[in-house]
Amino acid sequence: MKQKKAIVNKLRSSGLRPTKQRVLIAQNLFERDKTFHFTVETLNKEINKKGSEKVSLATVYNTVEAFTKAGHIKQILTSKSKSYFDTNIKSHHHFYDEDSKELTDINYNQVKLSKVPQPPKGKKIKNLEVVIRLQK
Amino acid sequence: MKQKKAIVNKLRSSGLRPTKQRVLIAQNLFERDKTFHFTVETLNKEINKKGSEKVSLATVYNTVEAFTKAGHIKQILTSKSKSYFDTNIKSHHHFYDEDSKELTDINYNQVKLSKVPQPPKGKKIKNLEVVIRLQK
DNA sequence: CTTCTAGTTTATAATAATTCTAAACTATAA
DNA sequence: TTATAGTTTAGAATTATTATAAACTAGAAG
Repeated sequence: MKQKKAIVNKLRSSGLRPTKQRVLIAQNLFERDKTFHFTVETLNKEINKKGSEKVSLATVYNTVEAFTKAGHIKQILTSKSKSYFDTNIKSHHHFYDEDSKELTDINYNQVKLSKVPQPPKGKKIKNLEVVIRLQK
Repeated sequence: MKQKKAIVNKLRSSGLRPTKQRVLIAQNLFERDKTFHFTVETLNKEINKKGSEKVSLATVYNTVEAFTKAGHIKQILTSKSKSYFDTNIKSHHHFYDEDSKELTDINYNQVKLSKVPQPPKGKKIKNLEVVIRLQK
């Protein structure tokens, strides 16, 4: 609550109107000690639990998309039909446990890329991600 | 057609009964000069086009799953809700073009990982993939 | 402060990919 | 030849996501 002004600025500075819903979601996502992973489903549950004012699922989708475009969160590559997002936007990579479907961050200094290809002409690299899939 | 015996063996050796449908799909996937990418949708279209005997969509799904488990094809990580597969099972990586939704192979020697983390206890690395997302 | 409007939210419907179901079929072991 | 476990099938069900269009609202302009 105390950092509401900071949240509002964060939204404004990326061209997003600080609506009641966006501020609520942003507080939930960013006023934490640690970054974390979520899906729209889990975020929606979290946002709409107990007491708090209700936010529609469509808005949660819209907001997640808006925050992703603004670079406040990033989308994680998995091969499954559910999208995962991460509040940690620093360059880092993931373990994806095939058995439990869980994602874990890999500390960026645990992976070293010593060679990366040139992007095709007219295109630039938006994001580079290493996903290590785990099995028992 | 000529390599039917090889296809049948390939299936048998991975514990898959060489049914009419599986052989047909395997021929389509593996009797090619070059490896390629596909989705269940594109494969289904290809398999069920003109003249040829029809294979149900459910079977295409089942077969793709079976071939993936057997390691004959591999599933590619993207963040979208459509799964991509690749008949190239050698270690290699991908460009994923956000605008066109196209996947392109990156030759394995274009990417070099000089450091890879230890998998958590009790787990082993099934697969490691670098996905480079492109934008205009 | 009021008014205006573009941007936003909402419930709901629509779409798309995938998985499930249970009955019919078939490869193959005996 | 027969029995049966594995496989195929059409269609229904499920799940995630996107679209729609009406109601609402932040904030600019007066």
